[in-house]
Amino acid sequence: MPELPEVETVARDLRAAVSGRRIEHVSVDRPDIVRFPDGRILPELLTGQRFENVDRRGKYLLLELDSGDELMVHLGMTGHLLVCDADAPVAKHTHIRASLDDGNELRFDDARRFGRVAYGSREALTAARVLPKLGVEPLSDAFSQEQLDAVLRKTTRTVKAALLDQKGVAGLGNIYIDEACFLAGVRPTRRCHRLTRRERAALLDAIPRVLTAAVANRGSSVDDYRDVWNARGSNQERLQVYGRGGLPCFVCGTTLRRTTTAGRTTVYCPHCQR
DNA sequence: CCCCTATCCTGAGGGC
DNA sequence: TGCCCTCAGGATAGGG
Repeated sequence: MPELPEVETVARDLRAAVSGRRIEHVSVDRPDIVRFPDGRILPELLTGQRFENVDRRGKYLLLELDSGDELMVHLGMTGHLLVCDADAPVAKHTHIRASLDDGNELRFDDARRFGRVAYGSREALTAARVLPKLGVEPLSDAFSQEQLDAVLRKTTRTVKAALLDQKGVAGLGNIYIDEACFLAGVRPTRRCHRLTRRERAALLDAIPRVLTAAVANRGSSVDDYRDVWNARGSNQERLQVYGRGGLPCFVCGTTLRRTTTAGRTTVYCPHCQR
């Protein structure tokens, strides 16, 4: 499932692939994928426009257009933004296609349709509540101990629940929360307000470390994540705990424990994480 | 405020 | 070979 590293990989690749390209023709097979405005008018809104920069906020992609409006894309669980030859065969779950002036096509594909697309100014996207208020970017300079403490200090909820909440820290999901907690030596099931200063400091250190490594590996293709070129990332080979419940810890050999916390499968090492 | 559950959705994998 | 069941989960809404 695409989290910050996967979305960042897509954003970087898109920046190189579509910046400066003009949109020639747009087709929308599934207008319900477009949450705002009515998906049926997306073609007339986009046609003729040129892509400029590509931004990422949390797990949201924001493709800037020369009108100043943006095409917002959230990949959900199984969404893909692909750049391919306009003549390439169209996959079963391709919902939106935009042909470009270089002979390529930008395609949005999503088997489970948890993904969403929206179009408008940043203000309009916010007002329409398709782009929610998001917390601090964990790979930015703003990600400080003060910021993280504000997310963790007072609440009684679990670390897992607090870090899944995109209003606190933006871009973390099930994979990288479990990975960061393992690196920090903190059980995801711990109550936030009971964490020590040392443990909060360990999380501050671990979160960007885990994310930076994953970006360097072009993301984790544990489900069916693919980059813009339909290629897999390699970070799944480096995951320490995610998807490894019942298997031995790479560090100490203890059997990794699998639980459900905040409605999500959670895996941790009962020996390394206390 | 916070938790849990249901909802959306398809494909993979297990059992028979 | 195929059918049914369960599970996976990001975001959001509604109930407790």
